[in-house]
Order: sequence, then C-alpha cells, then structure tokens
Amino acid sequence: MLTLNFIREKKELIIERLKVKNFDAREIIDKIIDLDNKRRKTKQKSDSLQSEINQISKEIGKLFSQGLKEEAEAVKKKTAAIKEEIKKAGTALGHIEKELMELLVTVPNIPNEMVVPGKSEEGNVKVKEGGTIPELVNDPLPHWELARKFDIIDFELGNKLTGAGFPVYKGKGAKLQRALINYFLDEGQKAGFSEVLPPIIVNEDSGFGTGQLPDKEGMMYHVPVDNYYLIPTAEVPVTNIYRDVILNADQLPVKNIAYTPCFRREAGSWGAHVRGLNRLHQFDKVEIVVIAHPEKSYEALEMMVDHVEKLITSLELPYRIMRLCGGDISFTSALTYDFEVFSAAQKRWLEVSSVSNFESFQSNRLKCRFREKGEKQNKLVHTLNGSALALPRILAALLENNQHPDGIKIPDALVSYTGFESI
RNA sequence: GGAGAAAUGGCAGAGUGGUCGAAUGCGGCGGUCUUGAAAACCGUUGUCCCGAGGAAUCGGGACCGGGGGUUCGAAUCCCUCUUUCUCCGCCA
Repeated sequence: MLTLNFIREKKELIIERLKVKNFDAREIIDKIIDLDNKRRKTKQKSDSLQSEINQISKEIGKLFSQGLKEEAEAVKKKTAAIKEEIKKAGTALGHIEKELMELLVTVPNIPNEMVVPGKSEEGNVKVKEGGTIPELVNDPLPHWELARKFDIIDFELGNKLTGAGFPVYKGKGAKLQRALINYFLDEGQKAGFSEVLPPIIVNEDSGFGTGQLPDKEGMMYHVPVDNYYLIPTAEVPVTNIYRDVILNADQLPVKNIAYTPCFRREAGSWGAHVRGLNRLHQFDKVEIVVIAHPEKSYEALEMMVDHVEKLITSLELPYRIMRLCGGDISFTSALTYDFEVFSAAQKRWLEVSSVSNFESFQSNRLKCRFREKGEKQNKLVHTLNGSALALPRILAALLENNQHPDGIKIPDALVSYTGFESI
C-alpha cells in the first residue's frame, strides 16, 4: 500500500511508473486524493467539535467542584446539539476512511526503474546464467518416474491421505528433504541470518499485513472455526513479527531465515506442466526476510540474490536469474529477481526462488517503522524477502539432472547432510 | 473444558468518574561535577491523525489489551472479545 502523502506529492510520477505494470492509475488516484481531502475536512470538523465538548466538560467540572450545581446543569444543555454533530461527523469519517482504504489497497507498488515494460513472463530479462546443463543418459526419466523407480516420493499415497498435491516422501527421499532444509538453514546462518521457527497458521491481521488478505484470500487454506489461515509462505508469519514495531536504526538490517511448510490452494491450475513436484499444495521452503533501512534496501536485495545464487551453485544446478518485467512482477514488489533451474529430463526451466524488494509498500501496511538517532519523525522501513530455497523443484532438478545408469548422485555439498552419496 | 483474578508508557508499578497522557522507580537521552569513568545532582523522555509554519516549533484531536456502550466528562462504570495468571479437570 502506497502512503497517502506519497500519492499526493508524486501523483504524476506514480501514474507514469505504473504504466510499466500495465496499470492505469489516473482515475483511481484522483479518487483517492479527492477522498483524502474529504477525510481531512471531516476530521477537522469533528476535532473542533470535540474540542468544544472538552472545553465545556472542563467548565462543568469546575462548576461542580465549586458547588454550583445549577449553573453546571445549565451548561450541560449546550452539549446535546454538539454531540449530535460529532456523531454525524464521526460516521461520515468512518465511511470515508473505509472507502479510502478500499481504494488504496488496489493500487500496485510502483516498479523500480530497472523494471522494463512487458506483457508476461516473455518480457523478463535474463541477467545471468550459470552452471552447465548435464548430458543425460538415453531416455532420461522425469523426476516423478525416478521417484517411483527408487521409491522415494509416493504421490498416490499422498492422494490417499489427503489429495492431489500432497506427496509422501519416503526413505532416502525423506532424508534428502531434511538434508536440504538443514543445509539451507545452516548456509543462511553462516550468511548472518538468524533463524526463527514461526507458526504456520496465522490470523487475519497477519494475512492483511503482508497483503494476502483481503484480495488473495483464495490462495490460502482457511480454518473457519477459528478464522485462521495456513501460511502460503513463511514471509507471512516472519514479516508480521515486525507488524506495529518501531525499530532503532542501528538494529537494521534485520535478517531472518525460517523453514516452514507452505500451503497453497492453487485452485484451477492443473495439467501436464504441473505434474509431480512442479506444483504442490504443500511444500517445504526456507525463506529469508530482511528489514532494511530505505537507503540500503537495494544493497540488501543484492546480498540476498548473491546468497541464493551461491546456494544453487553449490548444488551444481544449471540456473538463470531473471529480472521480472512489468507484466510478471507481483502487485506488491518494486523489483524482483526470479531464479530458475533447468530440469534436464523435463527440459524446462523451473522457478525455485523469487527475491523481491517491496520497499515501503508492505511496511506501510504493517506499520513497521524505524527511528533514526536525532530525528523526530519515524520512517517506514523497507521489507524484502526471497526463497532460499523452495524445495520441490530443487529436488526435481537434482533427481533429473543427476540420474545415471546406476542411480542418482547426491551433490557433494549435501553428502554430509544426507549421509549417502547416491540413491 | 470449569472456577476465580488480572491486562496501564521501553520495563516495573500507582491511579476506581472531573486540568490524568497518566504519580513513583528503573532504563534511555541531555547536562553539571570529573583527567576519564562511576556515583550524585538537575533537566528531558511515547505513538498516530488534523491544522499553521520554510523550519525549529506551535495549536487541536485520539490512544491506559481490542471492539462497543453509559455520561457534559471514562484508565476508572457497563457489555463483549482476546490474552495472561492461579486452582481443578484432561492431555502430547
């Protein structure tokens, strides 16, 4: 959510920049500014009326303490009409604020200058490519067949227990999963991220804070009896740690890392391209979240991208880094880098990480601010997050790319975690 | 799940209808003293919104767990939700 002040001050700039995201903002911005003017006027009115009441109340208090009961009663009579007006102004203000909020949350974050226009993912810009695509044996198997062959992931069993998209990892598959989680967490800690293990079910406020609610309600599993939501990513609980928090400038940047399962309903997105591990309802992910000083957030973004790249490189996977174009970047993001690894049997690039700077778009909702020494005004922090990494597609690529006639080779970096060198 | 108690500023903790945004202590910040530090002493100390101003700042409003109500006036009374504590029950 953009701040009202920013919208008022940089109206034309916002309209111009949002064209990159294929969003026509002019009409809505005008409405917002108009409503905000109304809001201010109404607030002014209600405040001055309230001030009157406060004055009168003090007077009455004095009169009573002097024992002048009758005089006090007389003054009381003046209040009825004012109170009626306050009530009116109050409800009007409430309506205006609600409407204003409803409009505000529909305006996307403005993209960074590096974001190019584009219609879809076709327009994304490749900024880097690394690793080598392996030469595979004849008739390489896609990971879902490898999974069956070596009995390490059981999709059918998951269907029985829950439904499609909830695989059961077995034996070396389960161990490999655990190895990856531990490896990612350990590497994160070495890079200065401090670990949290948050709840994976959150309340409505948290859903709102990171922007899943009210719009993207359909992506999350809902627990109606308690009105809780299963998290679609650790970003939700971890970022919400800092909801309504004022940090000291010297605490920045805050660097957190968290492993959680993630739950996504992914309604209506089924077909051949989402077979096997490519898209799941429940999956594991290690997430990094950074709360940064506004002047240092792009530095932080770079640091995060480097970290993710190092992880993928250490797993010896062929990868490319894409800078998302205006058509593919998310509603909340100012700049996003996607990491894709090449899954050699499917012959496809699979997205395994998305690292974004939200600038103050999220922190404005979260009300996460920081205090600079010597400055009175608290300012909004910048928030960033990224996957480091999402497991299923990494697993898919590892299985497919490392298949050999005699089994699947585990990358060296993982062996001390798995305890075995091949499957 | 049942019974009872409680929720106040960064923390501790007063305040049960009228200058209470809130005593006091601790902490933080600034200063005096000191070669320096500590101690002592003095001062200062939240957040949000509206308005004025170039700014420092000033005026107004709101906030004592959340929401609602009573009243001219609520931290204080009432309703409701949430959370915490104690006792009982149950349980990984």
